[in-house]
Amino acid sequence: MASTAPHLPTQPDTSLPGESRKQREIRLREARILAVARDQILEGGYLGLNMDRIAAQIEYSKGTIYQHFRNKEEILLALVNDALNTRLRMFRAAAAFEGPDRVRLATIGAAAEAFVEHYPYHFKVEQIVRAASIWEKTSPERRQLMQTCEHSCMGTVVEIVHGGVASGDLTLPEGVRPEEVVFGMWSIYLGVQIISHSSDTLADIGIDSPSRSLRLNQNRMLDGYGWRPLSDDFDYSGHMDRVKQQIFRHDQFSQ
Amino acid sequence: MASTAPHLPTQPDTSLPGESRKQREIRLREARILAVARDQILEGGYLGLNMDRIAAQIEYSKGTIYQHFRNKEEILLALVNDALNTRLRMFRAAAAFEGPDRVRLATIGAAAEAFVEHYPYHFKVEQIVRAASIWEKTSPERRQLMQTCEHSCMGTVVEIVHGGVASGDLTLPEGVRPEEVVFGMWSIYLGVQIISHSSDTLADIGIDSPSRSLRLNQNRMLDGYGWRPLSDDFDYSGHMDRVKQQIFRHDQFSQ
DNA sequence: ATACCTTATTGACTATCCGTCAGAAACGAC
DNA sequence: GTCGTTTCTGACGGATAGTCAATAAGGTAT
Repeated sequence: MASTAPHLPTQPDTSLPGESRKQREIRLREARILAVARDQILEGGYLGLNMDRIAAQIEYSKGTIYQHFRNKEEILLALVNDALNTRLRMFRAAAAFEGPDRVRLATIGAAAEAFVEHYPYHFKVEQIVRAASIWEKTSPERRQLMQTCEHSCMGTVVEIVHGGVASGDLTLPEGVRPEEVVFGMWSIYLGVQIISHSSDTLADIGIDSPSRSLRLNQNRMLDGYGWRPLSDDFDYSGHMDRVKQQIFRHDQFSQ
Repeated sequence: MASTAPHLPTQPDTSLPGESRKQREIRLREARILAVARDQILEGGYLGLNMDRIAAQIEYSKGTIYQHFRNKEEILLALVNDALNTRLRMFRAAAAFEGPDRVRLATIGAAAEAFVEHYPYHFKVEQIVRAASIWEKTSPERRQLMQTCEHSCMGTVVEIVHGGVASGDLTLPEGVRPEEVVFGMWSIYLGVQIISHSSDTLADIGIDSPSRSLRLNQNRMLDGYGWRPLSDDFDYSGHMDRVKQQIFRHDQFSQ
């Protein structure tokens, strides 16, 4: 069963402090629901997610699932939130790196890459949530959670750009705000992920390695803003590889 | 009804040469189906698209719809193809512009912007098609059509980058292919469109004008590659505004 | 140990919606 | 007008989301 796959959004099987047996059972069951749901989505997208089949796989009745999640859409959003929380932790760890601000930003880039590798299903789910007017069917609490998380992610990165401006490494043109630079990085990242997760003819188009192109283009954009050290003067790619190996290799961020 | 909205993917009501009354009726009916479907998707996404309701709105029975489209998903793909064909025509018109290659590329950017304004619903539909494992349910012919169209779009732009390299305005680093530059432009464009079409809190994050940021960041990326004239030495934004007004203002591209 | 109350679980049931297809209606040739 | 052909129809079958009354399990007081 795929529930033994790595990088599951599950909680550890150990008990949490001040938690009854019952509560633990419920928590573990919820994790199993999410794991099973994730597999079904990977298999057949939104339409592949089937409540009856989830029930059969976790060996509980369908009614029990609805005690955890108001509806199908809430399961999707729970998966997204789980991933986004992890990403936020990874970004914060990356932001704690000490060095020139542009290098710190590259460290965030490494975190973003590691995140994709930790949660290879995430962009599929996020895209479904963004597209299928699933949004409106979910509870405001979960929506709020997701927005807060995205906000904080953005904030973490914006702070680094501010740092670059403060240190004099980066001089933004008149009227350009740090948020716009982050928006650019985010756009490229999201665009690349969506294209590579939904186009099986990338190689035909002439893109052999989307992640290589991602790094390249993000770096060129920052070069375009004149943020020093320029990518010709510093081996950002080597730095990112190193950071990924040293900081983001283990599963310590899977919660 | 919204079927009177501008920029419909409809064919003109006039007859085509060598077309019988019956054939014309069928063609017009198909256009009505697409127009009605588009409205339903805009209203409620993939789940808002309802075959019974389409039937009621076009005042034919459900069975008749299935004479035009094998299934629901084919309708989505038809909408996408319609839009992509138009985009290709717009891109080709833009590529015909004479001037420095980077200015020609900016003209393509103007076309891309005009396209978004002509087909404000397109990215919602494209996202659904990319996400919801709808792909597998559609006919190979239509899929092929879509891929060919994307291919040609890409090719049109790649040619301009090649031109830039040939003229000496752009010197690509060792091992970087023109396709990767286009991939970067495409990523930013797609990322921005998806974020702005599915996030209603952009202003909170600090992005007042996504399209302004799009232009800015694309230009900075090209600056990073050192493609002359740099965006500080040429008013690309002014050029794009002019082109949009002069070339892409009218509906001549709605077919 | 038992009776009684509370909470958790179940799965049959309803509602919705996609896609089909046998029959009805319209069309056209003669 | 008749008959063969094409087009159209909408009731039906099947799949699946979500509900809820009935049932089982768990906990507590006596």
